[in-house]
Amino acid sequence: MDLRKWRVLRAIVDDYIQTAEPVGSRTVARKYGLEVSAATIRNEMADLEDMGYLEQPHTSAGRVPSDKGYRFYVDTLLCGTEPMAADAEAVRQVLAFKAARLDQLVRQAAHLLSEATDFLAVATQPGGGGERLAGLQVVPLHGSEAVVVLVGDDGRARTKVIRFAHSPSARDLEQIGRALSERLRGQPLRALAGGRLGALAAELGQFREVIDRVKELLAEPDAGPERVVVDGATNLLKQPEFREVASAQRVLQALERDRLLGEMLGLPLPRLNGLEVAIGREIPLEEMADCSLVTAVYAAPGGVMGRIGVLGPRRMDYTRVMRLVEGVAGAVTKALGEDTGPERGGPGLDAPPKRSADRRDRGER
Amino acid sequence: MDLRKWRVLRAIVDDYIQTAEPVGSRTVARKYGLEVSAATIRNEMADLEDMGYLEQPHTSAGRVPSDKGYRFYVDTLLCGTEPMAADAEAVRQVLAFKAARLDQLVRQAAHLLSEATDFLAVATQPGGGGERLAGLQVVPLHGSEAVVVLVGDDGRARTKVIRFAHSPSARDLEQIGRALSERLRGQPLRALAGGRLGALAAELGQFREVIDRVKELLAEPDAGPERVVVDGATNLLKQPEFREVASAQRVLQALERDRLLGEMLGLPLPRLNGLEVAIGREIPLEEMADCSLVTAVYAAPGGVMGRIGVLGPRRMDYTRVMRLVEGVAGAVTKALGEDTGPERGGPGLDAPPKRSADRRDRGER
DNA sequence: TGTTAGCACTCTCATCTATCGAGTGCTAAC
DNA sequence: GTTAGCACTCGATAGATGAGAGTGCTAACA
Repeated sequence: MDLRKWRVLRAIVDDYIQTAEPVGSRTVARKYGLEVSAATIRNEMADLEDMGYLEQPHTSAGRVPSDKGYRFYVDTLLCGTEPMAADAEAVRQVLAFKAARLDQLVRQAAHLLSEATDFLAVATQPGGGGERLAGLQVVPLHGSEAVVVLVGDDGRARTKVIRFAHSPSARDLEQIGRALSERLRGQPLRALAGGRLGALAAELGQFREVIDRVKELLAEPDAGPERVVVDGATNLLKQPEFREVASAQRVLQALERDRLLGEMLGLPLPRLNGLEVAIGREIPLEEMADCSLVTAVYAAPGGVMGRIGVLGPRRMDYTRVMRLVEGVAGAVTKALGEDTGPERGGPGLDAPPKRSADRRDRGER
Repeated sequence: MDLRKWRVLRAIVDDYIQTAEPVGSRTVARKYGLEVSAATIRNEMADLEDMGYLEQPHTSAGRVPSDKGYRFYVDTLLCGTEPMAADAEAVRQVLAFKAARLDQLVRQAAHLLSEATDFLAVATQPGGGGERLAGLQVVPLHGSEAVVVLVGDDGRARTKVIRFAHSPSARDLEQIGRALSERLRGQPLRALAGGRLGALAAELGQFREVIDRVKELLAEPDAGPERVVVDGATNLLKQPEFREVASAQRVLQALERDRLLGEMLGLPLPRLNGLEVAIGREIPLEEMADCSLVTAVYAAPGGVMGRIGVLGPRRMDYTRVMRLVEGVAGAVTKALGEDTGPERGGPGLDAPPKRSADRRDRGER
């Protein structure tokens, strides 16, 4: 790939991003400062197509970037640009939004992302049980019913209603809560689901009833607030690539059906820190072949919390979107860092996560 | 409106519901056992159009029911049919679903409704502060932070992270919680937001910091789990009336933007108990002119809890949908009644809410 | 007076055709 | 290696046409 091919590819991607129309040799020659004629461009384009960077919708139309073409564009074109430059507005708003609770902050950040990009914003919250138990109470309701409340150190609570065979006194319930609370505080919820609780059940036979219910509560997949946040789903309908309902429906339904996307976002991607771009079929969901997913991790001083980003048509302004996502994720991270207060100490993760340098050497497929 | 007109109107609505195509005089004469010729039907149809029950998309197409036509159909055609007859399956599933918590039950019911109808299901949860305080705790986190947890008698919890100027001891926090809990237990959360808390603040000066935060928490609009549940939004894209994105987008965006629909559902409709059908422009949202909304209230022994129903194209099988919605709402009510256990006493609301008899005499607009 | 048959008319929709234009690939000249 | 020219392809667009469905009206009929 020589320099001129590179410039042609870049011109085509840029133009296609802008117009959503296949771009021809003439346009490239005219609008982008290549100092050669259309015929020359044509030759280059034919080569680029052979190499797999371009595709032709039909014989006599212009060229369109392929997944590989976008990938190359994203990997090479953006290095060197200052990441946090523009789009300070959305970032500023995230920082200005004072939310003490992680889920509210993330929700707000996702909302801003979807507004700023006109795409669908998506984010994962930890909630997978990684948070630690801050407290456990058993609150009496009417009669023989009570509520078990697990409070995590992220400030969120999970609850479950339980019914006793007998009607225990409020004092009893309080004691149960206190006893369990003292013994389990500080444990990650996920760990509780496993052995720790079982051991306790043996030790404190009388509390078995409650302990069993707590186990059930922990086993419930979405016991906490929704783990995957989606915002601005209807934005996708604005995009020209989804002009016909069928295609839009496929994507939206895939998103609604399995929250598989969440699974994917949740996976700790091996060597990829920070900003991540998945283009077309790089997304492991057949229905998303025409989409791209741009995400970044956000973190609290304790470590990585989740991912936040946007899902849009494959033809998107990667420069802008990547900056925006990186900026917003960084702002969330920053907000989480500040929230813990200055006494926290340690370097933490206030700086936005570094962009991985080896993004390029992943498989093409 | 004589008997024959009535039968013609019914035939047209039935046929249009089934085919989604404007229906002509010939079809009516042939397929529906009217013993007159197409020409006669034509005359009747012209009359019905004059009276406002039918509309003509263009000069030489069949007729389509107007809002008024649907309204008449719904009001007259359905009286006498056994409401809970068919569609027992979805109802059975609601009853089989053992959810101790109201919000889970409602969510599940909405999901079943959307699956059964292929429309969008929508439901409101009380959460507007009507639930009573079952307990209040202040759970310490790290450093000077703590979580205020309000547990409602519906088994749900609201939380807010607060930060103290000083770092209070765990004992102090526990005491604060206990003190507030004892004084406020049993109060509706909505009432707390008003005077009751203010009075307490004066009485217990030292707790002012916490009390203020509790006030803030109560003021947050969606501090609890989402108040309006929506399920199966993409189902709408399946409907032929939303074949072009623009129309679908209008509706979905209206739904996403303002949760105004929730507002509307939340309004205690004056004399209308139980099942409620809003057709086309009867829905006070311009964007929903091509939709109909069928909802029913569900209740717990304590009283009405909310509404649940579906939003679909105006051309829907009202008989089936109304039965289904009524059945599911009834099942939810029943489940809520049983959940409280047999010791509850009193007649309660186990039976599904009665269908209002005076649905007909509302303005035509 | 209500009902029916017949008929001319209207309007949409699908199909077909011709045309236009953008864009390509190839060849030959520079 | 680059460029100009040219024939060719193919999709999109615009009319033209015909079929079909449905109506409204009129006149005949019970």
